[in-house]
Order: sequence, then C-alpha cells, then structure tokens
Amino acid sequence: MMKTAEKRILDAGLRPTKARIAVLATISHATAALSHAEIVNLLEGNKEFDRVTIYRVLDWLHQHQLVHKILTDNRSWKFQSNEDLSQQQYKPASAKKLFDNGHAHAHLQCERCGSVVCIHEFAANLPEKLIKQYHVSTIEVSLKGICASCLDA
Amino acid sequence: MMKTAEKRILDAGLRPTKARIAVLATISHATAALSHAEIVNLLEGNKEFDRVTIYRVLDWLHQHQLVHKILTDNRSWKFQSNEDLSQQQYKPASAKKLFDNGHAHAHLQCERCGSVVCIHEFAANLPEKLIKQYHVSTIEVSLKGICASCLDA
DNA sequence: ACAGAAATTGCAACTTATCTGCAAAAATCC
DNA sequence: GGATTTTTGCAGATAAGTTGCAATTTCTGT
Repeated sequence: MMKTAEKRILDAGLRPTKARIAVLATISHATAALSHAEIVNLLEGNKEFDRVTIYRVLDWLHQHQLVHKILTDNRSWKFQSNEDLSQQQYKPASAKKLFDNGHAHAHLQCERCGSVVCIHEFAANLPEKLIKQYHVSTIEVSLKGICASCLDA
Repeated sequence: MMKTAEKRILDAGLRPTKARIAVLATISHATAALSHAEIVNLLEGNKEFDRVTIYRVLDWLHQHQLVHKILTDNRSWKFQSNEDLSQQQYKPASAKKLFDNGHAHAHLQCERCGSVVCIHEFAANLPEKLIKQYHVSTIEVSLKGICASCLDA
C-alpha cells in the first residue's frame, strides 16, 4: 500500500540519501504533522543527523512536493507527507488545483495537545472570480479545535 | 465615522495609555495588516516606545479583541484593526461566530510585496457537523496571490 | 490633592526556530 | 580512480518574540 520512502524519492526521479529517507519515512509514518524538533527527537538514537541537515532535508522534501508544510500557532512549521492524496474525499475542481501541493483539505490544530492533523472532509470553495482577480495560487484553511485523540481520551 | 483609538479603548471599558493609543491608531489607519517591526517604524520620530512595550501592547490589543492577528509566511505576526467589522459582506451564520474575533473574512498574503489584506468577499463555510465534531473554535482562511495595489502598479 | 496599591513601561538579557558560510565527506560522472 | 557535483556537519549568525525586574505611571479611596 505505502511505498517506502526511498522508493518514493526514486520514483520522483530524485536522489535519495540516508537523511532524506529517514526523514521522509518518519514523516510518513506519523499520524499527525511533525515539527523539525519532533523529527529530530524521533530520529534520536537511531540514525542521527545534524539539525541543520534536517532543516535542509525538510526544505528539499517540500520543494520536491513530497511533503507539505503548515505553520502552527507557535510560529513553527509542521510537515506532513503528501503520499496519501487519495484520502481526500471532497475536491471541488477550483479548490483542488490550488491547495498547497494538491492537498485539498484543511488542517486542524488541536488546542489541547497542539497536534496538527488533516481534515480530509473539507476544502474551501473560493469563487473562480476571486481566484482570478487576485491570481490566487494557494488556499490554506486552518481550524482550531480539539483533535480526535484528545476527544477520545 | 471612525472612532479615535482612545475612544475605542475607553468604550471597551479598558485603560488607554499613550502606547496603546498610538499603536491602535497606527494599526487603524493602515490599509494592510502591520507587523511589529512596521509599527515600530511608523512610530519612529513621533511617539517612540520600547519595542517590548509594543509587543505587549499588541498582545493586549489582541486579548481585548481590538485587533486580530495573522501569521505570515515568514513566521511573523501582522495585526489588523477590528473596528470595521461592518465591511464584511458575506457572513454565513456558522462561519461568522467562528472567525477570530468575528472577522468572517479571509486574508490574502501578496506574493509580490508581502502585504496582508482582508478579503471581505469570502468566508469559509465549514459544515456544522465538522464544527461540532472537532469543537472548532476558529477558522482561518489564508490565500496567496497578488494584492490589488501590486496588480495596479 | 495625596498616599498607597495596581498596572504599565524600559532595559538588558534570554529563547526558539531557522539560516549561512564553509570545509569535509559522499555520491556521480568520465 | 580521480574530477566534479551534491550533501552533510559544525560553528556562528539572525529574526522575532519573551522574561525578569526595577522605575514610572495610573488609578483608588479618602
């Protein structure tokens, strides 16, 4: 079902390195978006890389659209894999092409635990008129609320 | 038409100080959202306050809902006055109460000049079901594109 | 108007997240 | 296998925002 991180990089015609594979695999296995710090932590003990390398890998993954990034309330970025675009359930044509890396869903930032998760059930439906008027290239919808796992707990 | 900054603070039952009045007035007169740095610059020569004071005033204004804040792409906040809520043209009931401080519009961040302006013509219409499900308290819609003044120029 | 209490400000130092420069290490090419 | 191009690690720099604390200012009750 899920390609290995290495294969995904290779399939995109890009150069895999230990750091890139490790970071992408970490991001892909996570259920919520991960921050640079969280990734460094998860990698700890295992494969360790310099924090600057991780920053650069994250940039690179984003540039090559293997991940997308979300700015959180505490002014730091969180990264999420772009692999499961198929999970999207609601994709109005106009919104679809506009969302960051084709990710046509919103993000929820949990007010309790701080985690950021995708909300696949929703995408903003910005009128074409506005899109043209302002040459809109990206739409981001961010919600604050309580995430599923906090609600369960 | 527009109350003075001092009157707005007083009317809200809050304590006006030179710094608060100056900052709120500056934000109110601006056509786009202002960053801390921009406010410090605009105040320069005129009334000058310590940069920390400006940070604290900004916090205070936000807490008391006199302004709202938007996180920009370079991870810094921009502030915008909450006074002209009447300008909103499209306010779906569900969205209205949810937007930060009742501001039911989206924000556009200009990819050319970096300015952040309100888009009053649009508000996301998140289904009630989702709102309830995740106890959504805030919806933010941010667009990237080219602002009106860059398009004119 | 005035003392005392409470809120605000200024200043210096600190944090946090991220970035840069550059030389060493890897990977790719011929 | 050496030359060339990419990546990586390390040290040090930024940029934006925060904290602690003492000095001021503002407010309250009298």
